[in-house]
Amino acid sequence: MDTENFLVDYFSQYITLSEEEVQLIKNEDIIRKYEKNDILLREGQIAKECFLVLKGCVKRYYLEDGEERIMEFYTEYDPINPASYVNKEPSEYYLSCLEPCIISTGTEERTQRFLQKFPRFIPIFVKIGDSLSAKKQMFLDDFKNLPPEDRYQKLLATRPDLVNRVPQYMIASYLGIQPESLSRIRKRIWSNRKEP
Amino acid sequence: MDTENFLVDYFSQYITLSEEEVQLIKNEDIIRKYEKNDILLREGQIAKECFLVLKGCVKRYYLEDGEERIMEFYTEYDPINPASYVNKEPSEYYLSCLEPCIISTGTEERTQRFLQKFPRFIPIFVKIGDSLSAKKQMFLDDFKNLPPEDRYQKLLATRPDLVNRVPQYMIASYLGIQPESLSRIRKRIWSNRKEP
DNA sequence: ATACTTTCTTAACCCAAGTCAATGAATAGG
DNA sequence: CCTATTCATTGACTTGGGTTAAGAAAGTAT
Repeated sequence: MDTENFLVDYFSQYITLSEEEVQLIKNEDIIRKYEKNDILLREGQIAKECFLVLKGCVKRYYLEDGEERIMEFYTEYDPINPASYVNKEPSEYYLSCLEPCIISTGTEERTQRFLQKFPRFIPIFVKIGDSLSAKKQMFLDDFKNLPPEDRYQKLLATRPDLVNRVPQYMIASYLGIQPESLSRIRKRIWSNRKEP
Repeated sequence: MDTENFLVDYFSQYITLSEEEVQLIKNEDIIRKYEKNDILLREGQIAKECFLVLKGCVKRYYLEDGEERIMEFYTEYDPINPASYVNKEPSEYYLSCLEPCIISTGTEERTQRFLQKFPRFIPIFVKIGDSLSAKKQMFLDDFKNLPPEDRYQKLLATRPDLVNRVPQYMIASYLGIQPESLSRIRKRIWSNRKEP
């Protein structure tokens, strides 16, 4: 199985790896496979691991009156850094697999050991963290300023894959609207495409 | 002038300070006064300082077609950690004073020097950062799940002071609605209070 | 005080999203 | 293969926010 190469590919996006580094990553890394609907983290649990999605799709959500409120979708090469993992506090969210997934899990000590050995990776880790927080901020900005239809259009433009692999009612929840509304929005967009 | 004591008060919330620490904070700290409408940070600038509001009110906003989109209000004892300060990248936002302000400004080297001398403050800094990020997340959750009226009700409940010191049209922008709508919401709330 | 600016409110109209209910389409399980 | 469930669409209706425009109220300056 060559699932180990996913992680090497991931880091290669940012940096050129030496042979030694490749070997260490292959040895150190723990890669697990999950079934659809497997739960990575439950509300109330304290996360002992962070994740990197190598293949598949994960949703982060919480329950309100038994309803799932979806906060985020993670797909290929998206890192997942649960607040619970960072703070050592009970998680406010669930993480569960929407598809069969291949996921690399990180622990604190392993990361620390890794960064100690290859300090040149530190700025990359920082950069990844920064860009995550910037993305969150942008999402909030859009949410405040764009009406539901524009939010959907933006999602279509920026993450077109999501719309094809995720059920619409989850997309609706993610966009903060009802499934019926999303259905009508799609219809509206479709008819405007034909005769402008 | 005893403005120096603001900062001592701030840390005392979290930890009991020794006399030496109090002295150091008083010596090290730079406290500045600002006029209403003074700008702490402009879009495009790289922030060289972070802030702690000791007195007054600061807004964070950006411009869209010349319109202010308000993202956050900072008041007494709110720390301001601009993304631009953390990442050394041009700021996406403005920071400006809504009132005459007394603000403590922090620089990287000063913070580092301070934490080196008093490492027991490190967990406090981390905790403050965590709680900031948690607050942001909660705000987004509410924004997605609550209609404008409920958002305003929640603001009334959690930050009642804001509504009294900040112009309504800014509150409206912060809540992602038009000033006219906020006006109607207030009217609606008012009349429901009278005859239930 | 007066004039001027800024801020807040009201009204009228439109339209998009929420809600409830029914029907179709797609999927999963046996 | 058929059935049962889940998911998506559509319709009728209500509601609440956006928009435009006007005017009232509050704050500033002269």
